[in-house]
Amino acid sequence: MKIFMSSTINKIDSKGRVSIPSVFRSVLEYQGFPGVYIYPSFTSQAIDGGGQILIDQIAESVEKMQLFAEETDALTTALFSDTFQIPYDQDGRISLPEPLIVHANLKDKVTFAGLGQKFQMWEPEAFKEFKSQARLKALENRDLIGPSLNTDSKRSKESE
Amino acid sequence: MKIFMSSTINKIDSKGRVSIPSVFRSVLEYQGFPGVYIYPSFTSQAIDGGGQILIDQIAESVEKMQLFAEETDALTTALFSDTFQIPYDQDGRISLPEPLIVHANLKDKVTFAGLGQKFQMWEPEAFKEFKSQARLKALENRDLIGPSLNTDSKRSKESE
DNA sequence: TTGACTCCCATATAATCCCATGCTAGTCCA
DNA sequence: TGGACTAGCATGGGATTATATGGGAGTCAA
Repeated sequence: MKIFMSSTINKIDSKGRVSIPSVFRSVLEYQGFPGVYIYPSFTSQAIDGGGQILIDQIAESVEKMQLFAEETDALTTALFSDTFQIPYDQDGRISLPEPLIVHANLKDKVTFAGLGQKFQMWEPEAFKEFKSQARLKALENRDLIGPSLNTDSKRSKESE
Repeated sequence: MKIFMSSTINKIDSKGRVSIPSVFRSVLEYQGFPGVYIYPSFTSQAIDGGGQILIDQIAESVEKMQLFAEETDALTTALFSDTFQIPYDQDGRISLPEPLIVHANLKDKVTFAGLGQKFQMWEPEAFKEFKSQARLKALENRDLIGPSLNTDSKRSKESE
């Protein structure tokens, strides 16, 4: 499965365009739509983004909640009314909607950070801050995560 | 099952390329992707690496979590934003991302050390230091590991 | 007509391709 | 036993391609 990973800092040019990182584009195209779905993060001063799969998952998880019709409407409105579907041009660039620029406090650079099934766009300094916090939290919860965080020894059994 | 073992020192050339050791490549290709997934170790000044299996394990343990939880963003950021998926070229070489070079303090050589399901890349002097520590720890904890070490099996040999 | 957006092309830098070289370990054969 | 041949691997470097970015020109709608 292809997922979003790694992070890069790209420039927002004088026309307000920014390149979607090439490695992200290949994930998005693999999902079937050469563009992004982006919306303001609920919990951070960042932009959440993803491809077709992310949107499908969100829609699906709403359905599973088995709400009354009007509640579902309210929820989906809340989720999707701030969501933009933006195809990128042939050079792989989009121009960011003004409300999202404001929400993430973007200036002339933006960090694209892969989070697996989705990615985020951050003002670069704010992202550095968030990431160092995130690493600390992850270390505290290392036992939930599996082998990746635990560097050495106790599990170095081998099998044939 | 094929795993990463033994260690070698390879050179980082003037273009920043380094050869993935041949024995590691055969493990990686066996896992289905002719390339590596690498990220900064959470606990050492080293680069952790692995193949498809390692990344699948991580992705799987994350998928069980909730979609909009604030904690999930932090966790996936810690796990994926510093992880690079890098296919090697037909000569078996990759070029290392700058952030990882900095994290591991690499100059012009790098030690590849097999750790079973994953491997690490170290600045060679730092690795020597780390290894002597690791030996001590392993001796202290020999009873946790199982019978193989105590019966002095043929496969517990190591080169210096 | 103006402003926002897209299309198209140019360019610098970085990444990758492709081929050559040298080293090492193993093998074969006299 | 020793020497030459061979194959696989790591490495060096020139040539080519990909990527991010800048900017001119065209399109569309208000």
